[in-house]
Amino acid sequence: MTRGPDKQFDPDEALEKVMNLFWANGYAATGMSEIQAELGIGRKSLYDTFGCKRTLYIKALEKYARMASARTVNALNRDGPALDQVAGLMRDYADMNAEPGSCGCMLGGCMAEFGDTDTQIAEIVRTHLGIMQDAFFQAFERAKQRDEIGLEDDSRDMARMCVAIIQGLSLVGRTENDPDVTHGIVDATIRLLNRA
Amino acid sequence: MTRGPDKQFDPDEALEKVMNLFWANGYAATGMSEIQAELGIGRKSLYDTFGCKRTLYIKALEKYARMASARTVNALNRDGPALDQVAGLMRDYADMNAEPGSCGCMLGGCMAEFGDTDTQIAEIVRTHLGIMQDAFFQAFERAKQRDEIGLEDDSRDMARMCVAIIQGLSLVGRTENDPDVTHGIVDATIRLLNRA
DNA sequence: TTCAACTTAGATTGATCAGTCAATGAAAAG
DNA sequence: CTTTTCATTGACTGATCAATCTAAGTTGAA
Repeated sequence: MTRGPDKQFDPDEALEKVMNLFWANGYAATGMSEIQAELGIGRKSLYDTFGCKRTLYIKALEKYARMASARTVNALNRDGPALDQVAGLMRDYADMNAEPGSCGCMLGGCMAEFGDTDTQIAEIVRTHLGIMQDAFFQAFERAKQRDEIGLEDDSRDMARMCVAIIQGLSLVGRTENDPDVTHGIVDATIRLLNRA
Repeated sequence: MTRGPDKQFDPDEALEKVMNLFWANGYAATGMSEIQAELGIGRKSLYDTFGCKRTLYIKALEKYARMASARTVNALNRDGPALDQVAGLMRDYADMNAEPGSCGCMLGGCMAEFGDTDTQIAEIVRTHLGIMQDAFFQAFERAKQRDEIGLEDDSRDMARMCVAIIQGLSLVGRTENDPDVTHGIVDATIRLLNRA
């Protein structure tokens, strides 16, 4: 049914490269020419495939957000000690964001750059932050059932706190490349959670 | 000794307006023309007074950072229950960042936009995050002396955690304008700290 | 072959960017 | 009054921005 030649590049591979550029440099500081050079394709192919800069950013953001929220859900929704899973996930974040050249969380960068000014973008961020928060919430509910923690703390608020801590350490780790900082943040958090 | 007419505008007032623009929109998304329009002065006056865009941003960032770190120090370095001071400061942050139109913490925005790519800017951020962290550290040390908390937790790591939580809630509050979110983050934190 | 559908590369457009350059105006020193 | 010094204005520069347009190439169906 389709006629004409196939694309000479893989749109999904290309989108991943675009994602990495926006992730590292943000929306405003990433130029379409830079993206074009990175992909090594023509200007028109770029626009025909992905639309304007904003829709391209949204596609890249959604790709990142799906990946990030899926990782959180997979790390937290398992059988076994729930609090250990929380600790493990947070230590992974501490490791990742301590590496020099790490560029934090793209959702965090997006919140910093757009806030709630773009309703569509804000909705994507809220959705995926919500998925992460729910994963933490269910982990804490499971921890209560397993008598890992007491019943007196609000699982929802603790989940909100964990999301904030992850965002905070991703942000701070971007400028402070000291592993002691990111791991210190997580160590303190885990110690307190183990006492809940 | 000086000759010629005085400036027709107050540079410090002007710098505060510039700070608010960079705070709200970030570095890349704020144009010199926008700044000029906000200040209502000529182009050359703008450049003669503040230099190029980057040095203007640095001056605005330093102004913000001095204000922010001073507030933290003033809120935490007092006599009386140390943990209550920590709680009070965090609740203030929760209030501020829940308001619609709030634009988070400029230091956070700066970290998100620059990371450690600009050494001078990164150094300013590290310095003032360090001042805040030290204020928390001393508050926790005081809390130990006053038997508000046990001695087994590391004050430095708890201080790092508090800075991360403030940055995280400022960031999340920028997109999620729900007071339940920012206050939930702080409530969970305070509950856990009171059990330390 | 023929042609329609599609992709490609690269020039180009108008807008906007940071930053500069005369030209003028105003106040203080001599 | 004259001169010096500084501040002011607004036009201007070259570069870069996102986005479009033109023209050529490629494939598969008819």
